[in-house]
Amino acid sequence: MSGLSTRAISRAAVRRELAAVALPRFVDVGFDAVTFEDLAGAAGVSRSTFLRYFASKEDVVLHVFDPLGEQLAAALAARPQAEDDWTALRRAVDPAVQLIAADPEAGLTLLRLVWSTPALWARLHEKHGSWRPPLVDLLVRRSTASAAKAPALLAVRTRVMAALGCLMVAFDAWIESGGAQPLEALTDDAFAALAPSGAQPSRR
Amino acid sequence: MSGLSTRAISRAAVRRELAAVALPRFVDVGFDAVTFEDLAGAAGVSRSTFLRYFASKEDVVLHVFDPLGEQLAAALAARPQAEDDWTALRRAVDPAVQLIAADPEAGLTLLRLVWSTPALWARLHEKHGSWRPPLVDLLVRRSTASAAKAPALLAVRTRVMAALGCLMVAFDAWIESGGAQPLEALTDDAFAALAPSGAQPSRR
DNA sequence: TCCTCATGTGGAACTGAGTGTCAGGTTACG
DNA sequence: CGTAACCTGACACTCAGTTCCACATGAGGA
Repeated sequence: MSGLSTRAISRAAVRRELAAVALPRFVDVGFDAVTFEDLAGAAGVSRSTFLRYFASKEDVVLHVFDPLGEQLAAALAARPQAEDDWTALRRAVDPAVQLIAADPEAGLTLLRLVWSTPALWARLHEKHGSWRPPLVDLLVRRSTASAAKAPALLAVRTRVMAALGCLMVAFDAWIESGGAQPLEALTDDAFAALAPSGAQPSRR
Repeated sequence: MSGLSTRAISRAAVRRELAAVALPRFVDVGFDAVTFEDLAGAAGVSRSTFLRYFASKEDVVLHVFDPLGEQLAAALAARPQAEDDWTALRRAVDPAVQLIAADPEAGLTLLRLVWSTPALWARLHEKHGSWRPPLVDLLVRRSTASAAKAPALLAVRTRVMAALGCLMVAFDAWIESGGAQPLEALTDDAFAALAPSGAQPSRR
């Protein structure tokens, strides 16, 4: 049958439902002021059950970013070997841009919440930390495959770090513009500000 | 009379002492496994008192980074206006490098602890978030003062973000080398990997 | 159809972080 | 020397997160 058991499907659906109930509360009352008891009551389940679906209060908000680690790596792996690192990284970050830009209304609410809550902002950066090593590995493998000069590991790490930094700056500017500026363009601009000279950013 | 009251001096001294007692415990037992009760007992004060000196457990470790926000801004402000942004940022980051490199033994222990504890790592990045805006302001003011073309705000933000990213990557590599490589050189290398002018980031 | 076993649920008890308050002691300073 | 500011330890409290248990439920096999 399918790789996903009916249990797993049900679990994912409940998760989504609980998060959907919780988000407006966080936005209205403030993340820190909301307790698990509130959330459980609003969702019609017990505190125990709510806690069984999310490892922490931050997770209720940030679980939507979880698949991004693998998605960024997959997007990077899909880029042609000939492409320069910086352009490849720009494209690797597309799933993250898409995740938000696909539903700008919801995305703006979510990012505003995360950006205005230190605990959430910090946890998001914790996730970044786990996204980086796979991206570095992919770039290193790429460059050692193509016989030419192998760039220093430190340089690759720096570029990966910078790429995620560009993404954050773009989010930052997008929130500030109230979603008026297209997120893709802001991301392009951020990457362009650090582009190695002469490299022409290629459109998708 | 003096800008610092004797109370303030005493308070700072006690803070240092309590942190000095706490750090080895964190390293030996693990940050999460240590409780405020442990720490208070080891330091010979009550839990109440210990908690009055630190806002959170993370703060016991990270309070050493607190002055850095102003120090980075001051270092940047001290750079000549003619200097390009990227070089100025490299120099602005020197106080952070010095803070660690001044006592490599202690610095290595501290960074290892922070890097191996997600909660600490996340909180450190939370601090970065507050360091960035002043640096951006300074760079913007500088470039509007010199009559030439004013770079886009987004570009400035991106470069500031990238500069702090470089610092983190350098710390990362320094920890990995066990403190063998000089931290200043690693920082130089990280900045070089993103240097704007045609210099290809790949070194050999 | 009925059994049973794995899983979901609610409830209770527990640890530990962090906050607030209070009484009593100590220190700075006029 | 007196007093006002501050420091301290003790206690009570809220809430996040963990663990354990008893019970309900639903899916699949006999």
